[in-house]
Amino acid sequence: MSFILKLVVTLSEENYLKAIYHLGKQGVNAVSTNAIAEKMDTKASSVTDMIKKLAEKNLVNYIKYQGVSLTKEGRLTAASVVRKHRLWEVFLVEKLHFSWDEVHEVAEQLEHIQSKKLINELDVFLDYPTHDPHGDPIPDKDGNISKTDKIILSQLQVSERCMCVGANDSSADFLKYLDKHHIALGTQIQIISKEPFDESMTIKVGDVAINISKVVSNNIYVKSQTL
Amino acid sequence: MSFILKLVVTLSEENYLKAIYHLGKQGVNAVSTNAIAEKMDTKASSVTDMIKKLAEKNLVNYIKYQGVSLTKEGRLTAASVVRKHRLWEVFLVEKLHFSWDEVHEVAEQLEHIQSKKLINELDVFLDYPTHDPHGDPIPDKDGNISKTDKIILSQLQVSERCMCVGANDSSADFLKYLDKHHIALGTQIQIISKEPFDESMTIKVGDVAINISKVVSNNIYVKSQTL
DNA sequence: ATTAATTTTTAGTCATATCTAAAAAAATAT
DNA sequence: ATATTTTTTTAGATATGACTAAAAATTAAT
Repeated sequence: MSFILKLVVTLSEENYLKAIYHLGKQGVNAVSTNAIAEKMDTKASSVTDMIKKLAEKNLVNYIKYQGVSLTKEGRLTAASVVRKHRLWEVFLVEKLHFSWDEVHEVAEQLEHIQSKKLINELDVFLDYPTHDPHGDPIPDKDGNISKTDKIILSQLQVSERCMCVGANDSSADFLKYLDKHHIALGTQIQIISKEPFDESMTIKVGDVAINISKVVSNNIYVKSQTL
Repeated sequence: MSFILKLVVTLSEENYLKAIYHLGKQGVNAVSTNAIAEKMDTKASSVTDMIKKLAEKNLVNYIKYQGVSLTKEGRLTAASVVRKHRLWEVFLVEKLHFSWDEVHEVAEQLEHIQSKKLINELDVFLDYPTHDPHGDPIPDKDGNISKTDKIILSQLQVSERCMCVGANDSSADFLKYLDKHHIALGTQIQIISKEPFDESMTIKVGDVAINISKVVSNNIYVKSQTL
């Protein structure tokens, strides 16, 4: 007889796992206490406390003073939260008339609702979306994400064409900026010129040419349309 | 200049307000500490603690040893939670293939999501439903419950009499079912007994007693005949 | 009208998740 | 290599929301 206890993960723990998940993807293996504290807008001492609890539950690997990484189970839990977050974002935009800069706050709450059936049926209802309204991939039930060949707009050369597939910065300010200039998922963009001095670039969106700063071009994900 | 602070109500507080709201409707004005404790499956001492906090926030009227009642603001907050709960139940049943007995647990979580826009848009999306899948009325934005005298058959108690005034489900199958059992507009119905296990009920139609399922009693509108 | 039973409140604990301040370890600089 | 700075951890405190056990108030019973 085997006892499989459904591990109870609190809302707070889910948020920590999610933060570690996002930080861990940025290349590094072990995530530092300070990085987590900054991401979660809390204090390093609070992070240490929580990490110990997560380690106790076998959700993270933790060695004192050497940062943390997710265990297989921790990664799965985090991916599940991210999956829920992004599916809800799709729901809010496609069904409830939210704009892409309004969804984050609400999705932060909805991502913690516990119900396998709920999220599976939501997935069905939305017709199995692969990306959220910001272009970020939605992990599947097993936590796997489809590897897209998205690149950063600033990396393109003059005269190249591309299609917007996402935004790196998902702050309301940035998304509103994109809205204002009619840049959304699927928008066609062509590089007109690049200014070496400040690394700004002029791009054509529809029939309109606009100049965008390096900060902006660094935060727009595109798919190259090699014609 | 006036400072209007959006009162922060915690998840726990919302659940207490909801319990008091439901208990308060059952006739009595002041709700007892013990009644709340039983409803919430907690201890009376915990209830006293929480009631003090709610009184501090002007959400309940509280006199020691004399029970509590909701203030206007408390009632509005509670009604808002109930509204959210029931709208989500409609969503789960109508859009996500939940059955009526599966919705409660999930709606208990969803009712605490904070976003005015979310619930307003959900209301639009569901086409302004007036009742949840169990036949309970959905409070409007101001906390008012539609005072129609048509109620759903499943809400009646044993021995009550009523008259059929409509059908909620107007599918051919359902209407044929009603025909077969001689239920039509104006038909007199009396509740003989209710079965807690599957929530079916036995009713008397004319001189014939028949057993009808919850699905059926949920879809028959009646006008109570308080004799 | 007292006594007995019940209900409600108070007092003191506990667990969670946070914080500040101080100590310990690691990384960096001279 | 030692001193300085930064990072991380520990220790102790706080707020929330729950609990147990005992005291106080109310209600019911004789």
